[in-house]
Amino acid sequence: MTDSDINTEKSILLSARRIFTIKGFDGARMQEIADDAGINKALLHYYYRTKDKLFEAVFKEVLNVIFPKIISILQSPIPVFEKIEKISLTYIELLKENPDLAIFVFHEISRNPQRLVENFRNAGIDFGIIRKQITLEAKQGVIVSVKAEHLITNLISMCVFPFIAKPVLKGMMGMNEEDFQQFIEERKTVIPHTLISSLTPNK
Amino acid sequence: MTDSDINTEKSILLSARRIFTIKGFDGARMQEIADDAGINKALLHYYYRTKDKLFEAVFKEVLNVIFPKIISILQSPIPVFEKIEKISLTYIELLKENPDLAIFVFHEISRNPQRLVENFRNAGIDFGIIRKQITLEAKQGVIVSVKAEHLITNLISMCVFPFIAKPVLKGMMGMNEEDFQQFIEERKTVIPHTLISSLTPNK
DNA sequence: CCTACTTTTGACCAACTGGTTAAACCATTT
DNA sequence: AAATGGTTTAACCAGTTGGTCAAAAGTAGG
Repeated sequence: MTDSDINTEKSILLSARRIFTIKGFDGARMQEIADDAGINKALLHYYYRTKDKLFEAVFKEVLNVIFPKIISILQSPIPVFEKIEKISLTYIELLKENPDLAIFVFHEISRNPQRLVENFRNAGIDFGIIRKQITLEAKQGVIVSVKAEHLITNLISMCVFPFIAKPVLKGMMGMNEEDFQQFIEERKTVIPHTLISSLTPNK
Repeated sequence: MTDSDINTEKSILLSARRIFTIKGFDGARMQEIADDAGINKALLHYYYRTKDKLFEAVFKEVLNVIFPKIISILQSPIPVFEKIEKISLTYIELLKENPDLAIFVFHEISRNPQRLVENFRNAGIDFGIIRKQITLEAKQGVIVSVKAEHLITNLISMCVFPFIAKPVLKGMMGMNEEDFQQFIEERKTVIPHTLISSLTPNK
C-alpha cells in the first residue's frame, strides 16, 4: 500500500529493506514486511523463496548503491588530498540521503562478516592501488609519511561512525534533528580539513 | 561448565554477554545462553526473570566498564591535547581487552536508542564542560578554533569504528589477526597525532 | 467462452521460543 | 534426622515464526 503496486517485486524489496534496517535480520518478521508492502505473506515466499534469499537481495541492492561511487573515486588519477575531499563529500552525501544504510550494513557485518568481505572483493576494490599512491606521494614529499591503512581507516571512521552513533551523539550533545543535519553538513569540510592539515608537511 | 560454577549468577551474566554480543538481542536464544553457562534454561529465569531483564543486566554491567574510565579523564584538569592522548589510549586499550564490547553497544543503539542516551545522562557525562574547555583553549590560542562536537566525534569515531568494522578492514587490507592487533596498537599514537597536528596553531 | 498461465490469497503446519510449574536436590539449622 | 529455605531440574505450554499448499483471482490469446 505504501509503495505503488505497479511492481510488486520492487515494492517488496523496498519494504524488506525498511524492516531489515530497523529491526535487523533476526528482529524482522516476514509478516511485518508483507504488511508494509501491503501484500500476503505467502507472496513474499513466491517471489523470494526464503527469508535468507530476501535479505540477500536487499543486501546486494544496497551494496550496488555504495560501491560504484567509491570505486570510481579511488581509481581516478587525482592526488591524495583531492581523493580525501571527494570521498568525504560523496560518502556523507550518500549516507545523508540513505540514513539507515550504515546501520543496515553493520547489522550484516556482525551477522555474516565473511559475505561482506567477499562482496568487497568481487566489487573490485583494490586496496593496493591507493596504498601505492600514498607511499609514492609520501616519498615525493607531497604528504607526510603515513601508513595507508590508518589514513583510510581514519577517513571512513569519521564519515560513517556518526551515522551509526547518531542517537547517542544527538543525545549527548543536545542536538535536535535540524542541528544534526547541520552537523553532518559541516563534516563534509571538517573531515578533509582534519586529515589534510595533519598530512601537510613542513610544520 | 565453561566458567567456574562457584557463582552461577555471574557465570550466567558472562555467557549472556557472550551470546548477546555475537547474536544480538533478537538472535540470542535463552537455551543457548543456558547451554553456554552449563545450566538448565529454567535457571536463567530463576535468576533473571525475563530475557529483557537479563539483557539489561548485561548492558548495565558493560556500561559500568566503559563510563567511569572516560568520565574521570574528561573531568580531570589537564589540557585538551593531553585529554585526547589519554582518551585514545584508554579507549583503545579497553576495546582491545573487550573486543566485542563495541559491537554489543552498537547492537543496543539500533534496538533501543533512548535507553542508551538515558544511561549516558545518568552516568553524569557532561558535554558542556569539555565544550567550554575547547572554546577556552581556542581563544587562548593553544589550539586551533574548532567545534567541540566535531573534535569529540572525530576522536570517538577513530577509536571505536575499527572494532565495529574489524572483519571488513581485515578483509579489505589483507590483515591476519596478528596484523590487526599491531594495527590497533599503532592507533594509540596515530589517532592523537592526527588530531593534535590538525589542531596545532601556526602553520 | 475456453484454455493456459501467472499472480495472489487464506488456511494450515511443524518447529521453535520465552516462560511456567511442580517436584527434586542440597546445604544449614534445629 | 527432620525441617527449612534457597537452588536446580525435567516436563510442559501457549504463542509465534518461517514456510507450504491448494484453490481462487486475474490476464492474455485463440
